[in-house]
Amino acid sequence: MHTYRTHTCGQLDKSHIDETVKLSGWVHKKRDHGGVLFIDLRDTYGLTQCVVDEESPLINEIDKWRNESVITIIGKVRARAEGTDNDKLSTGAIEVYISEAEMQSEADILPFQVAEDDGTGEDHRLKYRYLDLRREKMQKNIRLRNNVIRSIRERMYEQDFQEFQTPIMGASSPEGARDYLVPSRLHPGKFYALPQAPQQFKQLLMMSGFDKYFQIAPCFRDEDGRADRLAEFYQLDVEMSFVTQDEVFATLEPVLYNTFAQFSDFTGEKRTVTETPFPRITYKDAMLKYGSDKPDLRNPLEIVDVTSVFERDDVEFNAFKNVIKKGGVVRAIRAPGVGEQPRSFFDKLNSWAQSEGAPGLGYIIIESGAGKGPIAKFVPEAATDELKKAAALEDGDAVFFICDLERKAAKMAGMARDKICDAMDETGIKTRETGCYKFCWIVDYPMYDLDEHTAKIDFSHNPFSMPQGGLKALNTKDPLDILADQYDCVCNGFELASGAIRNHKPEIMEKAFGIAGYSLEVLEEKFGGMLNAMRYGAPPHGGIAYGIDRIVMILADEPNLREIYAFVMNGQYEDLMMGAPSEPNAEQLKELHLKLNLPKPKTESNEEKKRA
RNA sequence: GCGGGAGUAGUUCAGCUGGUUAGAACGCAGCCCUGUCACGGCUGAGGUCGCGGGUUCAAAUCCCGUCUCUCGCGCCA
Repeated sequence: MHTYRTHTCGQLDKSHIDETVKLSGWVHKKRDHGGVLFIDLRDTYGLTQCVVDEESPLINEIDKWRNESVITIIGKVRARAEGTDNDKLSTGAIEVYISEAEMQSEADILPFQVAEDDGTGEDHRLKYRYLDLRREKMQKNIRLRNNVIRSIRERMYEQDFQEFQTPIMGASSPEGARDYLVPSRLHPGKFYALPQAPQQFKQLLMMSGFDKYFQIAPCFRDEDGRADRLAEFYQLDVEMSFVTQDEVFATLEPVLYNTFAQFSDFTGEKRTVTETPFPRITYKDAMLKYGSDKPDLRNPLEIVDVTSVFERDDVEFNAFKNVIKKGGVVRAIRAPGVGEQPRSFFDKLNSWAQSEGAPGLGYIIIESGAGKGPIAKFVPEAATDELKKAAALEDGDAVFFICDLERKAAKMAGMARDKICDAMDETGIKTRETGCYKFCWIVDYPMYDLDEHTAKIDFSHNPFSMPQGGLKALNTKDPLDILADQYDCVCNGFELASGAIRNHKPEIMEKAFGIAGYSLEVLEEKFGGMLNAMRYGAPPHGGIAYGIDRIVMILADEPNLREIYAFVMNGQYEDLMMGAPSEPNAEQLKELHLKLNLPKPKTESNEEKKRA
């Protein structure tokens, strides 16, 4: 007989009755009835009920074994007593009558219960992650992660992509986030940067002639966290030679569609996935209609521009008119069928808008063809008719207004669109679609935009993107009017991927960076390796990078990324289990030629608490 | 850096219009129980109410400060 087990804890059924088996696993739960003791033995494959009764001398010993101890038992498989089958377990028709039992590793008193998901605080879960990971939900999530990555990898291989590894310690890459730096012992005062993405390497692989690259690549960005953002994360990084934007989409759409379709019932509810080809929305349209470049298309509400209505001479709403005079716009969101809602429905939305720094969220209700509500009196019949036409308003609808300078108005309207949708759902008017993964491409990003604070022209996205119209566009057009072959892939309001057709011509790169204020010297210093490579025959190429973690998070229907990583840092980017980051010792600092210049601590308690 | 929420037993929470000894569930220790699978029953241990200060005869509760976690903004694709 095997030292530890003949079967797993999820394996036994009626076909094994009368066999003597050996099982190893964790004591999941015990139920002690005095004369009979049940033990649920658990491993990653399932639970098996093991029994011992007072006829056995083992009962007193086993009864003392604490939950989460690791044990090995030998026993005979038998059918459960009539009427005591457990349909919830795959092994629910049988039990194992224990004849021998061995303690492998005793568990201390637990900091929290493993067998039940009692909402234990995240800091505890992360500190004792190995216990947290034993729980059913985490076991499932991590398995999903594994399966998703495997599925994606196989789909990429099917399309003849080669998988690469690229350096972790390298030079700064062109993404705009802060780098994590690693000091060099051999080169005093110099640092490696951890990759924000393998951007330059994958482009260089194209220039090396590999044609189709992919990697499940670790990426590092030193910016504050969010529920869907971590310091380190993984991307499905892809690059292809001699392709157009259409070909990149056609390559990745089936990978995403099939992967999502494959795992779309993970939560127990089968969800639909947008059929390919995914709809394409230009950046400009997205900002107008959804107020965001990552629109949640499950929300059917759309934004329209109604500036012209409020510009009319017969409309006397100066609160808007004055903003329009300063170059502002008015955006409207139709909320169908909310005309009957109580005043509190509108007041709540209004105070939400104020909490976001807007003066308010004006609205008009359409009743019997006419406008109603606090600002309706400023909008006469003819103007109301124009408004109805612009926003497709019908009796019983309300329309909400946002008025501000364009960029702010678009963003605010985007948030209001979401908030109104939620408010409608809350009142029982089902608005947001459920049970679906709604994909789209956002295309035609501007190559440049104006930095809000410095008013300088800067790259709006990836600086290596190909400007539409090439060098000619750079030479002749207003930089702010130039679009790039740059695209994002969006699902349910999450930006899943970002990519571009790259610029492969050194003269375009020089010009493009010049417009953004980078001199040739700076360009050579920062990206000289790649610029040089372009001078020796670079193929046209393009690619994309998907956030693997976000994909898994959405499929698992989890609210944050920490639920789909085995080991992960908290919101402050600390590893509570392993104690990272930690202070280097004096010897390490000396070897690295570093001296610390620390800010004064506000109080002592923080560090002391951490040490405790 | 800014804003919202949270911090009470090992864990999850209640208590918060100030007023006996701060409660419950799970867990833990002991006892009882032969068919449970959220087993059940009895007994018990376990608390600097995040920390510091203030108001008061009296503070978990009110006020001020501070720390930590979390969500969001800024930042970042």
